Parts: sequence; structure tokens; C-alpha cells
Amino acid sequence: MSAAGHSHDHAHDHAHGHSCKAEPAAILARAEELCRERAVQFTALRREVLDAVVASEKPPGAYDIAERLSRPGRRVAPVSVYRALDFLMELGLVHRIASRNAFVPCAHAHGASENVVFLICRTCGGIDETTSPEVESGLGKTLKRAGFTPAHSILEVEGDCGACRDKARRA
Amino acid sequence: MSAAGHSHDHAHDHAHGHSCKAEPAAILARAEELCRERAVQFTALRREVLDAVVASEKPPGAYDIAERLSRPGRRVAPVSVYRALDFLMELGLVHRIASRNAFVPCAHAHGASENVVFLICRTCGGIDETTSPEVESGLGKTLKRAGFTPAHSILEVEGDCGACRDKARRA
DNA sequence: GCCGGAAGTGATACACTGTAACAAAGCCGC
DNA sequence: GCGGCTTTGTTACAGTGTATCACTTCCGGC
Repeated sequence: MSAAGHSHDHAHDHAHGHSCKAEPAAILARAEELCRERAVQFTALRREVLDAVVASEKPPGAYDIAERLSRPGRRVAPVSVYRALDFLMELGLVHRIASRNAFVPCAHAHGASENVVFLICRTCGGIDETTSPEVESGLGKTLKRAGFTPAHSILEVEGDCGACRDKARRA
Repeated sequence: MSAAGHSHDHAHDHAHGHSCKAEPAAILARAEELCRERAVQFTALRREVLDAVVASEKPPGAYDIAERLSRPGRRVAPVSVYRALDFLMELGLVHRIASRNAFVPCAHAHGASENVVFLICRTCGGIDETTSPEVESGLGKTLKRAGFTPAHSILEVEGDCGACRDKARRA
């Protein structure tokens, strides 16, 4: 599914109907812009961690990223990765998948709503991100009914993505 | 909030409007019934773990439970607790809160829908459980639109529960 | 009652995930 | 250049969850 990176990057080569992942270049550009706006540093390490999250086939864990960035002569410790990830999450460029201890690049440029649904394919392991006004409004009603004031929420659905279902049917 | 156990147990002493937690005795009874139905063993350890989850002020982690059940002369290893928790989750008697690595007793007798919303109070640490037909139907639409077949989903909202908000306002 | 397989538990070790604390290096304004 | 801040490196450690194997308990059939 969309977690698989496009090795070539013309702007829109996907014809599938579901939500799609932003191009790596676009994410990079957004990161630089955000950092300029907020006057924070977009350092080499932070860029590399973001790159790693974007480029991974499947959403990586922090230790996967650390390993990926390490090479003979340069070791990147997990703690450094965690710090970079915290930074990137603060900016909304990366999301954490609580049910998997994994990280995904933010597929939308949603400066606003911050209310997303993660679709986790149990076959291919890919994670897609989408929004849902219906869920958002329904949840609002429910929370009001319960007398609960939300700060933020996570919604993660595990199942089978369209691509894997098709693949299974053909087999 | 409802995570605080009632030390005395008349059936319905709560006058609050939000969803409420089942009485310990009721959960116990449900557990025994379920085990009889499915012809599986409701052993002493499993009962104790369930008790611990039900009786805890705040949703405990597996290690908390292990510690609670251990005493001089009898040590319960975390691995045993995990096995019991897996068993109880299989039966739907306990839920895992992914964003907290904690466990809560299932507040409903929802043999069916299996679609619940967890309300996590960041002040008191209590976790309430409720259902939301609105969210359920909205999510169904969204998933269909995305071509995604769900197996199960988690929805966890962090914020402030009514009780804590009132307390803060009075202060 | 006994026996044999299945299920459950104990115990140890280990892998994975995340954080604390402090030192060293880099950036920036003055 | 100096002094303060942010970032990174390094080490150690806490917390969470699993693999493995041995031992016990349970349960159905004889």
C-alpha cells in the first residue's frame, strides 16, 4: 500500500482511490518551511531521521532508524533518534503508531484538524493515513455526552488494505 | 472517575451521566459464565489477575499486577501475568490501552459490537469506557471509502474527565 | 483408580522500547 | 572572543513484552 516508497518521483503516478502519501520532497520542503517559521533548527540528524521514516518500506521503530543511520564509523544511538522523532512529532511531520511502536510520516499537510485515522494492514504491514469528518463529528457528540474534554486522540484500525485483499483474491 | 473502585457494592449508587464500570462481582460472574460456555479454565491465577485489574485505583501495567500479586513466599512473574491477561483479553473481559501500556476491565457486557471508546483523564489517570454508534457508523463509511476491511480498531481519547474539570474549577 | 495427553504455571533469560543524567560540541547574539 | 543556549554523544538504566524449557495440574478415556 502507500507505505511502499516510490523510487521514482513524478508528482502523481498513483491511480488508486484511497488516500495517498505525500512525496518525500514535499515533506522535506514542508519541514524546512515549518522550521523557518518557528525559528527552530532543521539539523542534519533531524533531516536524516525524517528521511529514514519516509523512505522505509514499512513504518520503522526507533531502533530500526538508529540502525539504518548507523554505519561503520558512525553510530547513531536510539536516544538521539527518539529526540529527533519527538521534535518531528512536535512539528506534526511524523506520527507515532501506538499499537505498533512505529513511526510514519504525516501524509497530509494538516496544519489544522489533527484528527486522523490510521489504517494498518496486517498483511503487508503498511500504514495508511486518512481523515474522517464523520468520525470527528460523531466523536465530538459522544465526548460531549460523556462530559469529557478531549486534548487529543488516536484512532488506529487494523485490517486488510485493498491491495492486499485483491492480491489474495487473485491467488 | 469510574476507575476508582466502589468498596461497597449495591447495584447502582452512581448518579453521574457518563458510562459506568460494571461491579466487580458482575465481572467475576461474567468471567465464570464465559469460561463455562467455552469450556476453558478460570483458574485461580486468572481470577486473581482479573481481580487486580478490577480493584486497581488506576489502570495497572502488567508489572504492577505482578507486584500486587506477589508477597513474601510467593512470587508471580510478569510472564504469568501476561499470559493471564492474554487469556482475559481473548474473552473480552479486559482491554489493553495501547497509549498507556495499561489494562482495564471491560465496562460493558458487549458480547457484540466490540467497538469502544476509551476516555483517558490526564489529571486523575482514570480510564472510562463508552460506546459510540455515531463513531461506529462514521468510521464504517470512511473505511469503505478507503477500501479497507477492518478487523479491529482502537480509539483512545486523552483529556479531562468531568469530575476533574469540576474539581479544578472549584479550586 | 490409573494413565496419557493437553493445558497451565514457574523460572530464567532475553529482546525490544523508552528515559535520565551528564559531558562534549555546535550555534548565535553580543 | 565570550557566554549562554540548543543539539548531539555516551552511558546507564527503567519499563514492556516474549521465548524456552521444565514442572505441575487438569481432564477424559480406559
